[in-house]
Amino acid sequence: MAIKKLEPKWLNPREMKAWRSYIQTVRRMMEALEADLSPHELSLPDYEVLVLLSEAEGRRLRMTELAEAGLISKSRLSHRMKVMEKAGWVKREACKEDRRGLWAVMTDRGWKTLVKAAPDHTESIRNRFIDHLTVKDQEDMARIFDRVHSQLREQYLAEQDKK
Amino acid sequence: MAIKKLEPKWLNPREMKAWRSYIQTVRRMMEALEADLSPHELSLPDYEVLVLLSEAEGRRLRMTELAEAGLISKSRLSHRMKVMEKAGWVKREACKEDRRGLWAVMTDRGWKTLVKAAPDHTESIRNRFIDHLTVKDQEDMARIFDRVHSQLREQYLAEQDKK
DNA sequence: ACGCTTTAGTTGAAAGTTGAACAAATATTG
DNA sequence: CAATATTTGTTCAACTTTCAACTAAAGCGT
Repeated sequence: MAIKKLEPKWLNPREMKAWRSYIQTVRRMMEALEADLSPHELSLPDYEVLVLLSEAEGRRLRMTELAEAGLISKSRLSHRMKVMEKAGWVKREACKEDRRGLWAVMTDRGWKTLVKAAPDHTESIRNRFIDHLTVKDQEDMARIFDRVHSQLREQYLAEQDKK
Repeated sequence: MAIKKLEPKWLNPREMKAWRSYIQTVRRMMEALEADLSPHELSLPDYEVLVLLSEAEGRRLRMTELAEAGLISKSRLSHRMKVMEKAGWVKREACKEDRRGLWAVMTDRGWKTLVKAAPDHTESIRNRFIDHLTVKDQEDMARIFDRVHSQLREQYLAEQDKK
């Protein structure tokens, strides 16, 4: 890969502009979404957990599945679940098929909380992001980020193999 | 704003696709960037602090300026600075013009750490993101996110005024 | 069936973050 | 110029996240 040495080491102005614009906006937007959600007493990660459970068969997922789908560590999920269980949104049930395992199950109360928060959150996503994109922007975004995403996955797998 | 009621409440498939693609990729990418930086014993926020100081006049900024530029709270910066000071990358100096204040100053050691990490980090940004964008993608991204960013700022200011 | 390895999930301690309360210095206003 | 309000940065306590160690149950190879 001798050619790699010839690639420019630094970002050129156009690249830097895209990068900075991107990275700053991400953070601001996430903060805004968090703030919009806070009246519902939900954090973004907790909301995400509820969404994943709500979409699952029987509104339940194994802990590991949930952690992977939510892109959080098992340890973190375990701690979070304790808090969310106390809040009454979820409960944990023994798993008969695999007695090491547990089902994370969404309660009715959790469902109601989600249903109540969802329209506001959707509105928030619109206000803070999507409404500022044209249809073409949306298509461009999906295309670009799908590509980046699949690249990241490939890189991840390649890095795993090396180990 | 009666018209607002007529807006669709839910995201349509194209919008949902753009949103999910975006949000998942953001998180994966940040994780990858963090991991790429970790051999330098730097976290992304700490790297950002060093970059901001490195670009500042005299490699120094007031704590509040630094917190605002880095999009972190003063409290968090205060805690971080204690750690970074212990690592020898920065120091805090009394401010003569305003005796309440402090200068966050980058040390030579901090500069060396940054200079050593920067090429790898740049390479990382390329590998994980920019190289997967065409020039046109880059321009689109900058345009889109500049727009979203300015909207967020406007919204932020409007919300402040209400209070 | 026997060890050995892997997988599922939890735990506890350390580190990081948040938000409110605070002290000190400066700015503003009557 | 005194009283009040604001700004600067830190600190404490509560909470969250990470990392490594751990238990228990499967799985696997012989």
